[in-house]
Amino acid sequence: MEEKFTFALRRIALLGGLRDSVTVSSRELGEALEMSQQSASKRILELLEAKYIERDVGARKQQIRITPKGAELLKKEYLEYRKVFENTDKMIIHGKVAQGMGEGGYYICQPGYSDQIKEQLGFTPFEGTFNLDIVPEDVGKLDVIRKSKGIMINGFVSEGRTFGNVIAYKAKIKNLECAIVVPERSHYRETIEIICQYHIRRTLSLSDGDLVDVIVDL
Amino acid sequence: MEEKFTFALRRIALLGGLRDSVTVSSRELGEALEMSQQSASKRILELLEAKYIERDVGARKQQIRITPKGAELLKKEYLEYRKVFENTDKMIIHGKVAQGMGEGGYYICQPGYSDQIKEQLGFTPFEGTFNLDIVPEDVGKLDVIRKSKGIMINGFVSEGRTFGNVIAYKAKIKNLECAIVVPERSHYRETIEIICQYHIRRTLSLSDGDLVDVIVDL
DNA sequence: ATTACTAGTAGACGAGTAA
DNA sequence: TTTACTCGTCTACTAGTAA
Repeated sequence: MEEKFTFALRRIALLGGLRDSVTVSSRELGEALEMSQQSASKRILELLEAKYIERDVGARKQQIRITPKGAELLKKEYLEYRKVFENTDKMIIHGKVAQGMGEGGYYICQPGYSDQIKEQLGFTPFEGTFNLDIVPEDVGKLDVIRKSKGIMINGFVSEGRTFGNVIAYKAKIKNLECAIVVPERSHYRETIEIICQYHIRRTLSLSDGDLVDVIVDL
Repeated sequence: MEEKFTFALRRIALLGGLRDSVTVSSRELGEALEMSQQSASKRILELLEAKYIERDVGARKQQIRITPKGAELLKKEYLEYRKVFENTDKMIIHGKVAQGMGEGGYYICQPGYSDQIKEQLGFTPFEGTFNLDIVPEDVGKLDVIRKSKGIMINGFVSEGRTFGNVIAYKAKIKNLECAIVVPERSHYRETIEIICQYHIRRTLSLSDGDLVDVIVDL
C-alpha cells in the first residue's frame, strides 16, 4: 500500500523534488513511473491527499515538491538499504571550517554534560566546539544522521538554568575521534558542532574555510 | 509492477537473505510485508518464477535466498537512493593490508596502461599495487562500485601478449589520491588492487593486517 | 504447524473524454 | 497543450480450506 507511494516519491526525488520544486506534467511523471498519464495524475492526487507532496498547479505544468513527511518516508527506505548494503554504517559529510566556539563551548564544559560525554564517548571534551558549515549538497545527510539513534546525553538543571538533552553521533576527522553534538530540540541548520578530546583546529592545522570530511557513525 | 518485487526482496534482504539463506514462513513474510499469509505465499511463488529468489522448501519452514538477479534489482534501487541523498557519491570500504605487489605491479607498469593512467587519473602510478583484503561485510560494496561507471583504461597488445581493459575507480586513503583498479573481465574477489603515485605502504607506514579505510568515488 | 489452491471482492489501471 | 473525471477491465488481495 505504502509501496506505490515510495516508488512515485523516489522518482520525483530523482527529478529533484526533494530540495526544490520540480516542474513535471502528469504525462512526464507517467513516463517515469511507467504508467499512463491518467494513473500518474491519480497518483499525484493520492500523494497530495496523504501530504507526501505539495504542488502549485499553474496554467501549463504543475510544480511539485516533496514535503518533510514525504522525505521522511524516503529516508526510512534509504536507511533500510544502507542496512542491507553497508554493514558499516558510516556517512561522509563535507563541511567548511567555521568560526564560533563561543556558545557550544560554554555548554559542553558544564560538568553535567562533560561527565556523561566522558562516560559514553570515552573522552573528556576539549573546552570548545569545532564548527563546520555543511556544504549545501550534504545538508540532507544531517536528516539521515538524525534518524539514526546516536548517543543520548541527558540534560540537567544547574543554578536555575535548564540544559536540554543533547544527542551525540560518533565521528572521525582524519582519524581523530570526535562526535557531532546536536541539541535534541533544534531546528535543522547547516552548521554542526563537533566535540573532541583535542583542539581539532590546532591539531589538524585547519583555518576558516578549509574543507573537511567528517566520517560519521550511524 | 516491479515495485512489489523490490518491496518483498528488500524485506527478505533485511532478514538476511542477501548473504545467506533465511528461514522464513509465508506467515512471517506476510507479517513483514503487512499482508496475509496467502498473499505472501503467492508473492514468493512470483519471485521464484521471476528468478529473484531461490528456495528449499523443507518439511516445516522454507529456506529463501536472493539470487544474483534479485540482488541486482535491489542494488539498482539502492543506487537511486544514494543519488538522492548523497550527492557526493562516495563509499567507504574497509580492508586489511595484504601481501602481493607482484602481478599487479608488473601489469600496471606497462606503458600501455601507465600512459593512460597519467592521462586520465593525473598521476604516474608507482611501480606496484597496494593490495587490500576487503572485510567480509564490505565485499558486497564492490558490486555497488562496479555498477558505477569508473574510468576505462583500454587494453592493448604488446610483444604478442594481450592486456585487457581495466577499470579504475578514483579513491582516497587518508587523503592520499589513489585508484582501485579492476580488470574488466574478472570474477568477484575479496582482494582489491590500488594504484597510487606513491608507495602507499611506506608513505602511510602500513604493515600487513593493518585496517585501512578507502573512500571510493562512485 | 506448514504451503498453496479456489472463489469472491476491492482497488489499480488505462481508454475515452471534458474542461 | 494541460489536469482529471467516469467507466470497464483486469489484477491483487483476503477468506476459506485442502493437503
